[in-house]
Amino acid sequence: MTDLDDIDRRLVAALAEDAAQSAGALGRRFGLSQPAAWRRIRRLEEAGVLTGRRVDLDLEKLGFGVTVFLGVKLATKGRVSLEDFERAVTAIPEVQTVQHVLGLYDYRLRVVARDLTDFERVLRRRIMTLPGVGDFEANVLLSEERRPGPLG
Amino acid sequence: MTDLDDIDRRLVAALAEDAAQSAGALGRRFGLSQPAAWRRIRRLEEAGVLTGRRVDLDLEKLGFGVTVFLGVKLATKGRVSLEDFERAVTAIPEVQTVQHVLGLYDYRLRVVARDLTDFERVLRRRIMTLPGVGDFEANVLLSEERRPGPLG
DNA sequence: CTTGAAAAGAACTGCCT
DNA sequence: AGGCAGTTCTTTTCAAG
Repeated sequence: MTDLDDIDRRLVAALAEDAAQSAGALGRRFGLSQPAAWRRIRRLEEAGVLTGRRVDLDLEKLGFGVTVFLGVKLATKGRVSLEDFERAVTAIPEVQTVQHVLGLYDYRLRVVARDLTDFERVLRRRIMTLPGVGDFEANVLLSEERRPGPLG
Repeated sequence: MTDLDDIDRRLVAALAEDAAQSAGALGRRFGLSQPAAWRRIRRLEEAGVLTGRRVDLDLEKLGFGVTVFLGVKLATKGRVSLEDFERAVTAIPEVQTVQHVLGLYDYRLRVVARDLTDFERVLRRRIMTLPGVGDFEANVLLSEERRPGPLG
């Protein structure tokens, strides 16, 4: 864990909420000049605390109306199985996120599709043919709310 | 779904990868002038396709070494139960994401904690005391990989 | 749609406390 | 570490084709 003071934490929380804020505006909010705020943000990037900037998308407006979470249990475990599975699953374009987890399932996948018909195609032709897949379980996303988290 | 051409889709994909790219640089990549690329990005924001800009954080470097996914099944369902649960769960600072889903569970939560001891505290004092919680299931995150998705 | 220009603002640098 | 002043770059708006 990196050594951060209170202002650093507040900068991180503010940028996690909205990364379009300028260093000058953030500086005014937290009692810093524009270069001081900018240098702190730069240090946070160099320290690897801030790892990149992304845009949030409305997937429905892009034609992807269905998001499904899949819990996947591998039939055969072991180093080779994990690597084979990960290599194959990351090649599926509809898979947005691959999470290696501990618990009832071995992997959690976030899968997007145009509609349920399209999702069935992905499931049958892509997911179920993955190497080493045993049991799996699906949850269809109805709505999602992101919260500031324990920083803000 | 909004009406987007091929260049719009490529701009969205590029910004989803790295939102720190300037309109001029994106324009050069896709054969547009700087103002043309800038206007397209602005239209995508106004159309609600791009909904905001966020920074990616290294939660470990911020002192949150544990991420757990919780599948929660409600004991009593109905409009009031859902609203009560959602109101209570969004008040827990450690809960980063609340997903209402269809399937074996009713909700999926992304929870962050400093360590497993801290997670146990959140689980026992915050999650298990939520109104209407029935069964639940936990997956501890080991590693996570995000992919460009079906746009890129 | 494009180019070119101009103004505003944000990012970045060097120097000083 | 912070602030000030100045420079460079991007963003933003405009005129015109």
